[in-house]
Amino acid sequence: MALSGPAEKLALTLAEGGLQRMTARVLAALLFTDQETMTAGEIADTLAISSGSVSTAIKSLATVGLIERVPAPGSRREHFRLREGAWATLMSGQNAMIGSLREAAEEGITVAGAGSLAGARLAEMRDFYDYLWRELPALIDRWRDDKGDQ
Amino acid sequence: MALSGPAEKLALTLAEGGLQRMTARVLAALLFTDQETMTAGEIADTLAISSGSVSTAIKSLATVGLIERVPAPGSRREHFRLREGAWATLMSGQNAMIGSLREAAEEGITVAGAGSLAGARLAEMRDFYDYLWRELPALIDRWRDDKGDQ
DNA sequence: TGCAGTCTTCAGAAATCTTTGAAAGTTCGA
DNA sequence: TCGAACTTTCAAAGATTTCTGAAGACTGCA
Repeated sequence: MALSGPAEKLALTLAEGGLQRMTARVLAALLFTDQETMTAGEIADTLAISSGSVSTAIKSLATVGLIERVPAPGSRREHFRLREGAWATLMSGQNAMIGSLREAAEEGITVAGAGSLAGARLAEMRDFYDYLWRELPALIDRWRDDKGDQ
Repeated sequence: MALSGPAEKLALTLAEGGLQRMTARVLAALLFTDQETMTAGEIADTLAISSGSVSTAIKSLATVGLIERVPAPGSRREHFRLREGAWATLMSGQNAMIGSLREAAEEGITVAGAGSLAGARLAEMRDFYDYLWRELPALIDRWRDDKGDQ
């Protein structure tokens, strides 16, 4: 009932990537289960963590669109599953940070002056993140399209 | 002598992106200075942090290739500066994580079995990160090339 | 309306991560 | 080889983050 070694390892890697540890473990549980969906109680049992932690993790995963609640007729408990396209969603979240860095560089140029040494460094930074900001979403869209073609 | 508001803000954003806080501040100091290079002592003064913290931050920034030591004739102190292409380097670091996730998914498929529900989910994950693993470096190379053309 | 089952919230405990400061180490010039 | 000027290391203090557990809220049913 506990998570397998590879599942825990995957959770750890996701945690390095920025997710909270318990959030990452909940995601791993939903990824590795052989059921269609899991209830909060099942997740808590599998991971041996408190229901409070599960609740918090589910809330944050649902907010960013990685998992979804599944209507469960005949049960009062809520069922959850990994969402279609979750990984692309996770990557899009990274894109927000790229936008922040681009903006931070832009503000820096204003303060430092475009002609200064600092301004030149910041301009290089801004240009790079500007490029990613434009190209990364396009890259992800292309994956979605290719997948649709199959 | 302290960092400007935008500089601290940029440091904070970098910290969210995974850098330690002091490491991010050191990077911001080197980005915003109007000198060609800074010494460890200057960085410590600017940020009002201990020399130990500066040493640790410099070590980690140099290890991942974001900054470089600059030979300083006539001085025993070491000088540092942001490296050319630092931002592309930082992004390439992210790529390592994509590789880890791809590999974690692959291992998961082996354990769960390719035909299982879990195996199908893991295959979707693996395919996505495999795609990024191939395309992201190409995207970054394209930026390097375009920049060279100017 | 009352109840049983489930979920959420949140204060405090526990664990983890950061930073410091001082001692030890290194390097260069004489 | 010695000493001065820096740099690095690392144990411990301090700060921050994370998790739990229990109280309270919600939901659907009778």
